[in-house]
Amino acid sequence: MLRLYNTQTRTKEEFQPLEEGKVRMYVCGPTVYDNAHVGHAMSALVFDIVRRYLQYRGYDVKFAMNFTDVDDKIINRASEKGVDPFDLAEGYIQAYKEHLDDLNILPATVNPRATEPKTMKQILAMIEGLIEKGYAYTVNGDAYFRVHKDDDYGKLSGRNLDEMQAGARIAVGDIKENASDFAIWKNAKEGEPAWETPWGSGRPGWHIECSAMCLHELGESIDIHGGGNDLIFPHHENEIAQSESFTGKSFARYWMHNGMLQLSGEKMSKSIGNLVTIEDFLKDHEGDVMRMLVLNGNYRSPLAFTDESISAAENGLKRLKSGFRPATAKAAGAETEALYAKTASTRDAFTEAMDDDINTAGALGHIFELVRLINASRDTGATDEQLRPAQNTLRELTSVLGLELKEKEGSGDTDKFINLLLEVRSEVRTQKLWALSDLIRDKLAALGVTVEDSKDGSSWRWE
RNA sequence: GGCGACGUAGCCAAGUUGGUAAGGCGCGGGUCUGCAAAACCCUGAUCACGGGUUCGAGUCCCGUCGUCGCCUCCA
Repeated sequence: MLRLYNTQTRTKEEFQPLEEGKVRMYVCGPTVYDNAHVGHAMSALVFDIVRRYLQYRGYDVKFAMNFTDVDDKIINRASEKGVDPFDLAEGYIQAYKEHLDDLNILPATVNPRATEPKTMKQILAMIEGLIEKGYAYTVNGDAYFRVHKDDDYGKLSGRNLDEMQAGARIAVGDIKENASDFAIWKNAKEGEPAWETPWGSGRPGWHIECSAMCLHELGESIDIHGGGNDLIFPHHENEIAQSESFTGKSFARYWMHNGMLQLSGEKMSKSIGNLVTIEDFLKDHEGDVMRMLVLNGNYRSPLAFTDESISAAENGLKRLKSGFRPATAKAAGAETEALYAKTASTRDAFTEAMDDDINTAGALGHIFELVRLINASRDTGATDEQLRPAQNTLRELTSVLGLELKEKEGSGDTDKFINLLLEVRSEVRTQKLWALSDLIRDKLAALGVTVEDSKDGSSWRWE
């Protein structure tokens, strides 16, 4: 039985989709005005893992992740750079998609964008509907959501309007009826991207587009709505307010939020400036490293992003990969009862951990135990045939987590020459010419080839 | 100031309905080896602090201290 932590109730709840066997999930994607950083990667990875696990559990998952491709920041950035805002957004969208692919994140079922005609049509329909019902009003070409009209406003973030009023910085001379009201449509200035409406030309507010895309792609009520926990308020609160006021139905059943990535003890963010872009990270590390970092923690908790945690993730990956190595040269067979028992119990333990609100750290712990037993079995002489069932399970479970665990490969014919060199080297070794033997090993290491010697012969692999 | 989350070995961390603490990284020792590496084995915490409930609490309650997030754009 899968249980998920629901931000709205602050408890783990049994997962029960609206429609048997099907899951509709929506995750808030980035506003594309700059390079994405590893904090974005964390969020994308978390929900990729959730999605993969749901699929592993047999659900047919429809997964929507949007791109916010029109907003103030995009417009400002484009004007700074002297480029067209649509071109700017398009460039970052393509880069983001490539990053997701490099991180082995499954493509979303659909990637709606705010500026698409179908989205814009939905947005306008929503705003008009909200105005009709008295939940929204227009002023000077803007449209605002009337927060006080929504009785249960604040139910997700656990705030109430009175408390917020007390500490709120109320802008002087604001044209809004109330400081808490938020824009669902913004009047466009000269030269800004704009769409025509009965109350003037302009662009959608940030919150309304997500509501509209979610409604259009997945329907009035969805199963899971996700995003970073920095979106809980006001973004998701406002999404709920608009959507439920418009449809009169419950918007999302389960709200899932990932914790923030921490760099030097603080949330990684553009405004603080303490960020590492996904592009930079992937220059030095394979995608699995970032995923490993995420898997080793709890998705709801802050994640430490440090040199030490990164290298721990890298070494942990090596360890997982070690489980896939073939039997030793003179494997003669070994006792496998314990290994097979462990293989079966690992799958159960994995599922149990993941069922408990996607406890990846716990699941990973069980996988590591299986790896150790596989390696121990190999050391005592298990053959490839004997190792295979356990290795297959290892592959299956790590795949559910989205880990690729690829061995590096040489290019073209290099392997042939390396084998030749190692043949010569083994001849050198029988003559006990250790200095020459070690020289070859060192030089190969410098080229990325790790040579390991044992009494049964030498083996090598790309590192 | 308000709301929320968290505080487990050097680091990252797991811990079902309370019954004497997974796993990974690192450190140290060992087996193997000409050496190295890999793999395997051994080695470490009474769970921020102070109270309380209980036969028994990391696991429930209260308080204190600390860290982080949100309250403005933000994955």
